[in-house]
Amino acid sequence: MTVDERSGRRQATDRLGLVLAKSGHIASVRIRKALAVTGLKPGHGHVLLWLSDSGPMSQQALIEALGVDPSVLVAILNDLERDGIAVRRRDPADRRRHIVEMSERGAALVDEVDAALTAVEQELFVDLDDGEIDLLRRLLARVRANADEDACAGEA
Amino acid sequence: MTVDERSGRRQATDRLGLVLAKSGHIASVRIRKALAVTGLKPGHGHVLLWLSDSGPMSQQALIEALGVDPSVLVAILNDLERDGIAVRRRDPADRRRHIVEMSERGAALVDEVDAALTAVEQELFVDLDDGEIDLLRRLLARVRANADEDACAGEA
DNA sequence: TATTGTTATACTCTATAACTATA
DNA sequence: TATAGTTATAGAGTATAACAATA
Repeated sequence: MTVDERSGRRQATDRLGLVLAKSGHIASVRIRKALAVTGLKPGHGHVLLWLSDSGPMSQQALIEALGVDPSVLVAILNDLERDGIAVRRRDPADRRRHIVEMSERGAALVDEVDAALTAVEQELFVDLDDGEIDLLRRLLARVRANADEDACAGEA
Repeated sequence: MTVDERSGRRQATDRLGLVLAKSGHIASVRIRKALAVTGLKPGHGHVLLWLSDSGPMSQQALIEALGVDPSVLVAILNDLERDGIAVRRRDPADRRRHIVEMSERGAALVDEVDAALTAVEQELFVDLDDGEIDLLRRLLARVRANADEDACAGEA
C-alpha cells in the first residue's frame, strides 16, 4: 500500500472502497454484454439462475436473494412472464403471495446463461488460480454479509 | 463451493462474477451516501482524490485514471468548476489540452472526502484484518488489470 | 393494522454520436 | 488527418412513494 508522505493519506488507487466499486462495475458491464446473446439483462439472468437452483420461490424470497427493491423485481418478472420464461401463480395458502416458477423455455435458457457467465469469469479471472478465486469469493461474501448486517441494523 | 448435484452447475450465490458485481454495487451505494455530506458525487470525489494525489493533470490522464468516458469527465469537471472546487486552464504547450487543478476550496474538501471513504471502508470491511484487506486489494487490482488488457486488445 | 405485490415516476450513472478547436 | 475536449441525448439500473388486495 502506497501512502503519500506529505498527507499521510492513502492514494486513490489504493482505496479499497473505490477499487471494489470499480471492479464490480466492470463485472456488471461484462455480464450485461455476455448475457445479451441470450436476450436477457443481468437481473433477468440472475432471477433465472435462482429459480433453477432453488425451484419455485415467492417474490419476497427472490427480493432477498437478489437484494433488489420490490419494484425492480416486479419489472423483471413482468418481462420474464411476457416472454414465457417464468410464470407467476397465486399461493393457495396465502393469496397475497405469488409463487414464481421457471417455464420449460426458461429451463432451456439456463444453460446459455450459465455459459455466458462462465465466459465472463474466465476473462476477468484469467490469471487467478482456483485457490485465489475461492479466496476472492470468500472475502467478497464476507463484505456482502457485513453490508447486510448493517442494513438490518439500520432498519431496526 | 457448492455444486448442484443434478446439473453440475455452480449455484448463483457462488458465481464470482455475480458476487463481484453485487458487492461492487453495494460499495458504490455506500460511497454515494457517505459522500453526500460533502456535497460531492462519487465521480466528483474520485477526481478530487486524484488531483490531490497527483497534482495538476490533463483531462486525458483523468479519463484513464478513472476509467470513464470523456463525456462523463466533462460533466464532472463542469460541476467542480462551477462550484469552485477545480479549475481548467489551457496547456500553453498544446492548446487543445486542458490542465485540471484543485482550487484551495477543493483542497479543503479532500480531508472530508477521505474521512467519508474511510468510514465506508470501516463498515464494509469491519471483519477483515489488515492482511485480508491487502489481499482483497491485490486480487481486485489483478481483476482490473485483466479487464484493462482485454479492453485494449479489443480496441486494437 | 401489516404484508405482498404493483404502478408511476424520477434520479444516477454511463455510453453514443456529432461537433469544435487545435495540432 | 488525428487528437482534446464538448454537447446533446438516450439507455440501463435503481429507488421512492402511493396504491390494491389479502391476511
